[in-house]
Amino acid sequence: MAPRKKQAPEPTTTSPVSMADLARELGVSMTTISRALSDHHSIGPAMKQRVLKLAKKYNYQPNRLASALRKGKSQLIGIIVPYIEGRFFPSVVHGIETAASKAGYNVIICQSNEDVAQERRNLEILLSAQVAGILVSLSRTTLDFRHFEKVRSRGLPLVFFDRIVEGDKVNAVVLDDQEGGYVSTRHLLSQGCRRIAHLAGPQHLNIYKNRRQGYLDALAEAGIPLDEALIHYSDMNQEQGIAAMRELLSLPEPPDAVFAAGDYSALGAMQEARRQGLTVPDDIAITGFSNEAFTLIAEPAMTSIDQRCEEMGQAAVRLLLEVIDADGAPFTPRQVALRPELLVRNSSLRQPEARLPAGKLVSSFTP
Amino acid sequence: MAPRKKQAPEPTTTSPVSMADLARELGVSMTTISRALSDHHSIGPAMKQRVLKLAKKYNYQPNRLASALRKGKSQLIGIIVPYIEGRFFPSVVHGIETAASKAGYNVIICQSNEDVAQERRNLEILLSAQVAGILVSLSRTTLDFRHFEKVRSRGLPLVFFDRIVEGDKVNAVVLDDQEGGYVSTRHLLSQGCRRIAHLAGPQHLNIYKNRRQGYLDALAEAGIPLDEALIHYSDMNQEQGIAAMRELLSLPEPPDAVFAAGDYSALGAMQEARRQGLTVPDDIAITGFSNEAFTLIAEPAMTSIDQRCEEMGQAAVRLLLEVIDADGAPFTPRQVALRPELLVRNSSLRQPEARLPAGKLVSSFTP
DNA sequence: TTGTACGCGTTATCAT
DNA sequence: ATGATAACGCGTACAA
Repeated sequence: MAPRKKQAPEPTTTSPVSMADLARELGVSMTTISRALSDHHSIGPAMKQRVLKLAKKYNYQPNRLASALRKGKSQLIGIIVPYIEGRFFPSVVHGIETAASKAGYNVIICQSNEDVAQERRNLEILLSAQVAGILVSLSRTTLDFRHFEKVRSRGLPLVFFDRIVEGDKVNAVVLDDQEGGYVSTRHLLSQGCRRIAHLAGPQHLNIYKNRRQGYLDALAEAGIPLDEALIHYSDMNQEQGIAAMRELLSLPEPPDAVFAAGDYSALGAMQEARRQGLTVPDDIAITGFSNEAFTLIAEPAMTSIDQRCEEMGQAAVRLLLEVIDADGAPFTPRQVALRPELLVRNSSLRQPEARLPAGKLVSSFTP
Repeated sequence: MAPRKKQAPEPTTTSPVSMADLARELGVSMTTISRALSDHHSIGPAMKQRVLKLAKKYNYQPNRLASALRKGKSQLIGIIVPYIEGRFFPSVVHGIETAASKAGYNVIICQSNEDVAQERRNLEILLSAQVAGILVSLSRTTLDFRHFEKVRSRGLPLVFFDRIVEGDKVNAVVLDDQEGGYVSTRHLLSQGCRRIAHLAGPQHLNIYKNRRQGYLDALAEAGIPLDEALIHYSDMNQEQGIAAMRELLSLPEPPDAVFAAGDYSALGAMQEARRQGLTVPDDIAITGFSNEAFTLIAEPAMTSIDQRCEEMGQAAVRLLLEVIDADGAPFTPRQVALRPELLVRNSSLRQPEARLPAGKLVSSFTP
């Protein structure tokens, strides 16, 4: 038997009231109740009021499970992210949840922990939860994408964000990382830097590949030949930034600037440079990527790229809702690229007179 | 009609296979399928294998909606947090999701945006989604708690974390904030500070009330009379930290230390102190609360309290699962207090020889 | 405008 | 060990 107890109600707990209960009380059919509640057109205004009033009185809550089962679609959106840490993903999730709930959807969230296997499991779970659509940012270890075929074959709306499957066959929202790499590097060039190093991330991830490409574009445009020795590949954490800077500074011709594809590695690099007695930005200018909270606190404040985290979440939801609302009708996949914003701070400003006084506000965020 | 199409299958999309499909194919009843899949005892091992094999072949996914509807409980846990930003809540959510998925639950997340009305709406939504239990951290504007009575009356497991309803009638997991305030203040006293100011948050929130109480306890213990002029109340953001420090420094007898109940306000305070030419910690020692990422980057690195975010998420899930597994049996509410960890850094170390070199690692976190 | 009846996919109960 | 059947709560085609 189901756990609900009608004949033997317990004193402490109350069972939720169903449409059938309302129907019985009003002496009408469930259909009428259903219509009144869902604002159907063929329902008398008088009856509608009676139903709504009773529903309010009993604090009727529709059972979304039953509704979803009947309709074959829930009001849930599934998210798969590598993790919920740092600045980026929480902010995107924030944006997603805000936009989704505004549209009447709720959000069920899964972490892949950068593990394809878990990403696959999460996908299965979301499928079996009958979500209305799925938003995914790929795990670092996702190199083959067959598991997403199952989603496609179910006809389930799917939108990638940030870490995406490349190509025009999928819906995707990204920051224009190439543009980000490009403007960062252009900025360093404008400061008079000529030997610009690059701390690059794993190249199978679109974000790092594109940031590097933007860097290359800017160098090419400036007529500066590429020196592969100036590009250092790593997983982009702080330790690796330190190691990278150590290597770069031991080159016969050390760089006069570093464009790091991530703030943490930029921070490590900056710390190592200063530890070796160099002045940032005079001896070596540094820029990061992501606009982590600490970039404003760093000494000197670190130039970085804002990733429009919340906008990305909003845009992803908007796109997903479009696909959902198309309801199976042929939908041409779309790729959205958000414009990055270069935030110039002291770590890359060669002209002292242009620099800002230290101690600016981190943000207006109230924790 | 439901959107599933069996008689007119579309070429591009495949409908999920149900237990009925498997039953038909094997020429057995759905009951048998159900038993095989749910590892029931009365099922022949041979039959069980046949079913499992077929299920694998067709990649059968149970419809969790249907299962939940039948059983009256889903495998979903609802979370309500004020927002998903900063360091604390994302980390707790991270801990919650990790622990929950390990136990076979998924997590649906809602933000109240510090708004009671939205908190109430979220609660209704989670109820109507038939979640198995709810985890809540109260909004800042939640002063009356009647909406949680509905949850209790439904017999739905409920656990508060961090921002809780006080008392022994509820399940709750918190950091021992009072202890945090106490050890912070004791530490400042041990550094020789005697006029210790306190940047306090809204006192209707247990966390801020308790941090303040710990501060008072430590002062009383040290025989230092309370000076209300040294306690500054605000919403604890950076601007307010700046304003607070400005006020404090204009006192006839300015403080020689500040215990801030939040890192952001501590940061503002520190910046303002330095702007006015004071040296931290020599002229004024400062400690914060939360161990935000930037505390290690700040100049000087900021002493703070680690809030055990992930442990809190884990503990909340553990407690919630206990209540869920009690399955309606009388469960005596429990309150869990996590031990805070004081992280002593240069912003409060009066003896120069004890200080650490600058440029320590932020964390081993790889973004 | 309102009611009847069935089905969504799963599981619990009862019978065999 | 297996099967038949009803029920969870809601939505809709169809009849009235």
